[in-house]
Amino acid sequence: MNNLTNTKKDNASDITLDEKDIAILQLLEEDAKMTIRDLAARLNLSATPVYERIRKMEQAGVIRQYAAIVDPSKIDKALTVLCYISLKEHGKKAGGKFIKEITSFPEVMECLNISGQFDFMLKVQVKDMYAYHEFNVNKLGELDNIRHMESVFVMSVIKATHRVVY
Amino acid sequence: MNNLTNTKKDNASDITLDEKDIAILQLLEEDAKMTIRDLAARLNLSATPVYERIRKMEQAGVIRQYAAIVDPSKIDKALTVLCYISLKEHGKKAGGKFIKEITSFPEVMECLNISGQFDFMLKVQVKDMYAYHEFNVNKLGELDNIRHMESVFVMSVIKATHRVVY
DNA sequence: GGTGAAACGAATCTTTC
DNA sequence: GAAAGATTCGTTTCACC
Repeated sequence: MNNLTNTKKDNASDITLDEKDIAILQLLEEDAKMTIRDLAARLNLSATPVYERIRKMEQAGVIRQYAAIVDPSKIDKALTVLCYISLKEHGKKAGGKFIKEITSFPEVMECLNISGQFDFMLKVQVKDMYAYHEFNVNKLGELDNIRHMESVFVMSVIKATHRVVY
Repeated sequence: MNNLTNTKKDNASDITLDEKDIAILQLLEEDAKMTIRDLAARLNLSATPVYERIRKMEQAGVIRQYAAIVDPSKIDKALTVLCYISLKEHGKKAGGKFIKEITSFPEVMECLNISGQFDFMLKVQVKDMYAYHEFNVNKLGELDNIRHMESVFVMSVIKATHRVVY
């Protein structure tokens, strides 16, 4: 199933991170609006090296982006569904077509190529069960390469973070 | 951020969002560093109303936080595992204990209470298979309320976004 | 590698209309 | 909604450790 996806393109330069870089990342993961001066004060550094470290990590792709995190329930997208899919054909062409279509759906927040009985796990964010049904019928139902599908519903979110640095 | 210490409307303040609010959210979800002036120019507004709308959405909890999104593979956390867990006891006390312990693990990025044969899905972000084994033995293995566990490995990430506004 | 200070343009935020 | 002002921030540059 490896031929379904491109092996990653490393156009960004590699970089070695020390403890101070890690500390900066941890703080920015929690609050990207923290100023360089605040970061410098917390790390007992001056502003210049902090600024340079951030710039390098941005350039190297360590920091992919700065994002506002929106609460789904506040914008009428309260239902999260995990949708497991296995394909009929796993060839490069058929798999690529599936990927292209799946990624174009805004309801699909995440699409992971996984081990086990299914090929993909989708995380779908919609308003309610009716909206998920519509998504299933009108979008997934239009795809011709799906062998099997299974929906797992998220009843409550115990933990959800973007932090990967620890 | 000053609005973390707001004096008014601390409770579940509901808010009605119009098309302009939605447009602001969509832009900030992609680039939180976009300036208020840029946003104003894009929406054919002046800076003041854009500033006020953002402030209100921050206060109402629509915008939960501003975060730097870090690439896991660049910080030596290249392996993602979905870990499915069912408990022995589902009582409030036993479940609460499990939740408290699970959320304290930094490797656990996500913990979802789900429908189906398992109770929880964990998204675990670690360095490699060895680190996952260590996590399994030393952390999950120490929990006494686990009936069954199953690991699904993420082979590649097709799509990963935090965008929920569309 | 780092400090500390200084400076400019641009941003945020408050006030007033 | 707009406009203007005060304040703070990001950014670059410098001499120096």
